[in-house]
Amino acid sequence: MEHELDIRKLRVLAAIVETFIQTGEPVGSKLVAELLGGEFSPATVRNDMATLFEMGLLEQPHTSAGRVPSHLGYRTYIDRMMKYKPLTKGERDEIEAMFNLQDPDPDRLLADAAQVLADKTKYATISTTFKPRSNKVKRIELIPAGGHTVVILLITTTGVVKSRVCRVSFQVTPEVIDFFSRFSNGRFAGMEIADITAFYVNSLSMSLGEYTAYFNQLLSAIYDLCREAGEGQYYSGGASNLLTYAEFSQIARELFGLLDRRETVQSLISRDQGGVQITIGRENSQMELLGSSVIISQYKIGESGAGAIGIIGPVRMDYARMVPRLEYFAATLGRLLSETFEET
Amino acid sequence: MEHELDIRKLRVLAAIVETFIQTGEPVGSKLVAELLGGEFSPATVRNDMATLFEMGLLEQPHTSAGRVPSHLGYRTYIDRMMKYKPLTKGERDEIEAMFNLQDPDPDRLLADAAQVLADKTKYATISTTFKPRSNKVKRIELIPAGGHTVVILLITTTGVVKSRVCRVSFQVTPEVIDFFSRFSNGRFAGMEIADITAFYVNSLSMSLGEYTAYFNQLLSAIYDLCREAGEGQYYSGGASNLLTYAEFSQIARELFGLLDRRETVQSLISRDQGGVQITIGRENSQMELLGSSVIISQYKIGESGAGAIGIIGPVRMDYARMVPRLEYFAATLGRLLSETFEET
DNA sequence: GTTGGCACTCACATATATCGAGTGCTAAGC
DNA sequence: GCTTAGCACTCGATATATGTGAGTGCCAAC
Repeated sequence: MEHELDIRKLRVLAAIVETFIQTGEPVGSKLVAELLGGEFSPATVRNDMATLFEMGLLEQPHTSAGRVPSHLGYRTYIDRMMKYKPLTKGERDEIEAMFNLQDPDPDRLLADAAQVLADKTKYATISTTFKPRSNKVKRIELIPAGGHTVVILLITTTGVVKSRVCRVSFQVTPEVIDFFSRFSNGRFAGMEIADITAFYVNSLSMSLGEYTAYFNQLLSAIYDLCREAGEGQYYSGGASNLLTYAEFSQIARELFGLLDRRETVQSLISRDQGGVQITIGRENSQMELLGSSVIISQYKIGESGAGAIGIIGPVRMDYARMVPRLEYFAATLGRLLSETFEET
Repeated sequence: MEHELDIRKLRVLAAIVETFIQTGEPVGSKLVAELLGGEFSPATVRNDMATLFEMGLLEQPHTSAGRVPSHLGYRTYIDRMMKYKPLTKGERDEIEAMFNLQDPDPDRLLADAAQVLADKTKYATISTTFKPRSNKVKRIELIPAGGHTVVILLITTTGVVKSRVCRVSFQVTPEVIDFFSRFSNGRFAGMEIADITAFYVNSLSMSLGEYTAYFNQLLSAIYDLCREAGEGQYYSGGASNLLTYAEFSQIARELFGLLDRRETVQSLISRDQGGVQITIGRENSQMELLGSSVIISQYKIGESGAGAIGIIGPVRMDYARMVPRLEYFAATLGRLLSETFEET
């Protein structure tokens, strides 16, 4: 009962996958025979298709329709037969050009990257940074912005900058700002972000004695900023592109919800697996993605993986095109970020 | 050929609108007669419905179906018959509670407001601030964040704070930061944001003579920040909620695109018209919104209109519920923002 | 001006027939 | 033993016919 995948069967599979990716219609034996250059008759192809079907690589929507690749069929095709379609010079230039127009602020660069990639690919995209293994408070700046308003700026050792406007109950004067600036830098600078717990901040607040009430808003704002800086960044773009694909009209809502949940999306990304990672339909652990494929490419800042950018689309996706393009995109993004971050 | 809208006809219209809003099904004469308390027979109602139809207030999907309000029918209902459904104490508390959990940073508050409102109403939402009539640079702060990285902070007289990370080609030292800080504050502080043109920034750059190349990145970052601060803020939320409504499945993509275009959305909002503004279907100038209704409520900071928050949903929306709730929501938002902004 | 009566309309649902792309299988050919 | 031609069969898609009922429009009576 064991079947072997000889070359011809793999070619049949490849022909079916590639045709189906393009047309979305079940593929019949006659067409496959033609695609194979007429070397074999449709009947032969039918025999092979029957074998591939028994092996679980093909599915038939109904008895008298052509065959459609199963998710396992895509996987086999990708692992054993797929030829990447290399980028043309024009495409490379196009990707570079997109970035050139973008903002050099790293935070925005990442947000723009998701957007630009979505516009180009017409799929939904995500971009994230990894949660850094070590991330310490470098400095806290307080900038008076009004009689009762202070801007707090948190700078971490990984180069993340977070700010927020904070209203305080006291009159803002250089003296009080100076005092609190010394105080907070004294207590926070050099600390691991992860160690700045609500408990710790609370105990600091207590230690201020009679001034506790004054500085509570500021301390709690610092705490919030640490939470923000501690998590990786996350952006998504082009969700509405998915509406183009009929297969999504039913679960679009769920999928959109998924894209809004950073933790869920970040769990998609295996940090260990460098390079490009393709997850097809059922291979996804998230319910919402059972009918989708996810391609994720890590990017590096300097030598180490710093984050990932990916696209989410229908299982019927042109992997051979998308993979090298995403890879190039991630490499370009990494290069730009490296320029900002190196030796900071 | 001129018809008058007597009380009974208006009641018939109201019954049809209200029933249709709830059920989404065409409403027949028999049901309307019942809703009117059996005071009149279905035949009478049919006569009235025929009149309302001739006046363009009702439509019939096909000959033998019930009637459906036309967009003009909604308008007439809203203007002449609608009774607002007041908020219960519980609902008011609920809205307050949502805000209490939110971030007091005004920028985020507005973003969160769109999100929270979307979650509560299950419609798509937008929140914006008006482009201020006068908005001057209050101060520019430069904070060293690394050997070649500077954080630039722009604070305007309207309380808007924008920051960005900027990589520079020179080694960051206190002296050079101090120099550029004096320089930029000297040239920008007090200026109208609108007057900070690319041309002006360029001429400043020139005036730096041999240092032009050094500070170009910083100047161009300041220019970008001014552009950001000059436009009003804009956020949207809950776009995917629209997928719930069958009538949107076709144009969802266009609608999503619209929500991403800040200028288009801001053009929806008439600044002059305070309070609540309802735009029904064809009354909208945007193509994409021909099948949608938009309810927008302004909020005030102190005494003057500062921005608007609104919901976008199907024409078949429960206006009587939504309007007072949106109004209360906007008032609460305005109150919170006033707390942060007053006397700054 | 209002109402009961009644024929008429038309979307929707159900049943039936037809068509054809594509299969599975068998037997013949290399 | 692998390949191929031939052919009956399957089954979704499409088209056509028929029935049902909610709701209308209109007329004559009140």
